[in-house]
Amino acid sequence: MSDDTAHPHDQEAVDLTRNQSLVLGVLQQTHGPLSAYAILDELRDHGLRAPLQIYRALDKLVEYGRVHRLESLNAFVACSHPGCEDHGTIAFAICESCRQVVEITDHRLAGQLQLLAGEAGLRLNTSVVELRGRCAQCAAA
Amino acid sequence: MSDDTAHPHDQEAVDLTRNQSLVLGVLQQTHGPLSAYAILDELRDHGLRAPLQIYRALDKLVEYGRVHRLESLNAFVACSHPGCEDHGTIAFAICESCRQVVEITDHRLAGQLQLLAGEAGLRLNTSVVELRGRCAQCAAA
DNA sequence: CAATGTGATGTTATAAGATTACATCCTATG
DNA sequence: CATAGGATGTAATCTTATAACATCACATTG
Repeated sequence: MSDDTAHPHDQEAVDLTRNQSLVLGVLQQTHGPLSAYAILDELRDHGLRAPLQIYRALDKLVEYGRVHRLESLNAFVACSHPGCEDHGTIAFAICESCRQVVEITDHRLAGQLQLLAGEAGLRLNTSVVELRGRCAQCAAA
Repeated sequence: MSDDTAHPHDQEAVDLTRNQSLVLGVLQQTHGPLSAYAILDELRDHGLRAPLQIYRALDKLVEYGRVHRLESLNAFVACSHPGCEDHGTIAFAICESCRQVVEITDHRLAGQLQLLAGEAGLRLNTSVVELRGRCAQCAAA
């Protein structure tokens, strides 16, 4: 096996296709989660018409680690780490009022989830951790 | 304020309506998560015809703590605690192969999520923690 | 009893999220 | 050139969830 068998997220960067760039661009400009259909609405001017065009781009972007999917919102958000180097995001803090999303990295949590999974008899594959509430600004208002 | 203003989940039990009982019954017999539409299919013989009848029952059952919603599956599962006394389920271990679901209670995790939320500037309301992987049986097979 | 309020129900239609199936196009590589 | 793989375009469909509106059952109270 040579280096070119490495997964994309192991590499410095990945060349995005036109559709992938468009979708990522919309998410980056938005500073918050968007549904696939909301992304589509933003991109009709650029010639995208079908949900599948968005979902295909999102699939790749998630695979590359440039976009995260928020399961509890059925929505997607751009990764907040500039070059998307290995960052180990493991949880999200979501403001239910203003929709701001903060990525959380925490090795202790990661370890604890592994431990809990083991205790529950589960060989952990992926974990979904989404914390929901009100951000400081919204709580103050 | 008198005692009768207490929330249902503070009480010993709640009288379920016909539809709520039917929906809970299906979930309890199934030993695994079901989508609202799968529940509906099971209950057509009993006269239920519309998704909304299921969703309304599910809303109440979730409110009463007798059913949990699994965000990453868009599905629902009966609470595994018999009388549904206060149990503090905070996470779920989900086998992606056989769909078995194990409820997890862990005070340390609860505290850590509170802590992380605080660090992220979030006043925590609810948390979604769903661990996905393969259960021991499925991993062995 | 009549009037009223509240919560549950029934029904139709539709919104929102996601995938299947199939045809086509581009492009690197032999 | 041939062609194989990945990316794209398009239509149709499937799954999940809610809106809108009418009605019913039952308890309270005037």
